[in-house]
Amino acid sequence: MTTKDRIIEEAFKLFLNHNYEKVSISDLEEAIGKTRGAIFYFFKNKEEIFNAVIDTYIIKKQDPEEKFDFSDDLSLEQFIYRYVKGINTTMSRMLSLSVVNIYKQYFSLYLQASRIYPNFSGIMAQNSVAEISLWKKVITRAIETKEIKKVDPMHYAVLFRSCFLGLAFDRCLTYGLDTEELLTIYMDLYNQLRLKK
Amino acid sequence: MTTKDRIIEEAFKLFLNHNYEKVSISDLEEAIGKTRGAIFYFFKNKEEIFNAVIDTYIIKKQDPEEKFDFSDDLSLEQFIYRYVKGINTTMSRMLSLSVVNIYKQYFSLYLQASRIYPNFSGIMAQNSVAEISLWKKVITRAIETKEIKKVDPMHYAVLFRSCFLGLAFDRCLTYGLDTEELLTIYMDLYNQLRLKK
DNA sequence: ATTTTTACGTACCAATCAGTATTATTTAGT
DNA sequence: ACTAAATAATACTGATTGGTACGTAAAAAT
Repeated sequence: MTTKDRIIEEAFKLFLNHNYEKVSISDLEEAIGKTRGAIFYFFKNKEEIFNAVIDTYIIKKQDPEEKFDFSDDLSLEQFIYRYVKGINTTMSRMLSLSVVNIYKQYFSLYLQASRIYPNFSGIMAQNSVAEISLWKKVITRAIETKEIKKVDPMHYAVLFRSCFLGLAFDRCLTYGLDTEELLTIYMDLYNQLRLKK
Repeated sequence: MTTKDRIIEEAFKLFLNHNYEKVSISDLEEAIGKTRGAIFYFFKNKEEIFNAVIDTYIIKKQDPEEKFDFSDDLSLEQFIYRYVKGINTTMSRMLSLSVVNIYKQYFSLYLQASRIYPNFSGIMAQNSVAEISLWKKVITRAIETKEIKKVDPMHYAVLFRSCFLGLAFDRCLTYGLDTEELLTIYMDLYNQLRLKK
């Protein structure tokens, strides 16, 4: 791992745990085990470091496996399981970076980014639309295949996504997200929509 | 309005728009039109100012009208309308303080508080439980009166609340919350649960 | 072998920070 | 009118901030 990558990774951990202003170059020096000479050789200022963190850990981490894992012929039920599983995977990956209470820190980072990273809102809007479209597609198919009742796919797409986001935010301020709870709620909702054969 | 209250109000606006560390005492001096002499006469340090803001604008603003407005004999449908109306009221009240993109700033403030205010998580947990209980109560009653199908009240309570929170968070990073959209989604869900007579 | 580039370390700077000590002014009580 | 308390302004401090200038050692290029 190059020095530049180390800087980004350590800066990421620092920015997850503290506000942008709170993280000092001195903190970062200590974290990477090198001095400012190294830091300002690779980045022209603090803001550039922050933006590199957002690029690496938020912007570029949008589609990869997750959306490719969801093939076209998934039932809504299968999709729900995979979706929750995907959340679990993300959580484990973060835990390996010794990040605790992931969602709280991630929400925090998002809000920091919305103040610093250029056009972050626009990028997040795309991300949001993309994920909702995915849900919509799956729901639409589930209606066509008579897996579930005829409902407004768009509204339920937003509902499914918002439920996850909201629960994550609520729990992040308290005890941390429990994906078992999320799955249970999804299944309750799903059973309500399901067509009995 | 006393000087102390002005300090809290102006600090509130500043903390809504900037991180804790970013807001300097000098900023606050300018905002209230007085000097540090006044500020440190009423508060012993910056942290105490912040905590006073959280006390005033988050902790104490939990039950007041909102929960008293929701009398015991509300149908779920009525409750949903009042709930969304309550959100609108809160939003208007904030707009009068010339606060834009309310939710984004409020979420940000919550996360700041979770790092600074003592036992903020515990207090938020109570808040969360209280609101979910309210939904649960209304849903339970709606089942008893045969307004809606028999579903798990707890799960749907969490669902209704999370949906709002999640939509607010998603939209706050993009274009701001649209309560019309929230209402539409709630109504879609409600109609799915409703018992046809 | 010499030069150039890459990759850092060191020492420093002006600006800004939260907070304090002291003084001045206004208000209230008598 | 006099006093005391409440309220605020002023001037300052030591610590910390992001950033720069410059030096240096190793690696790469010639």
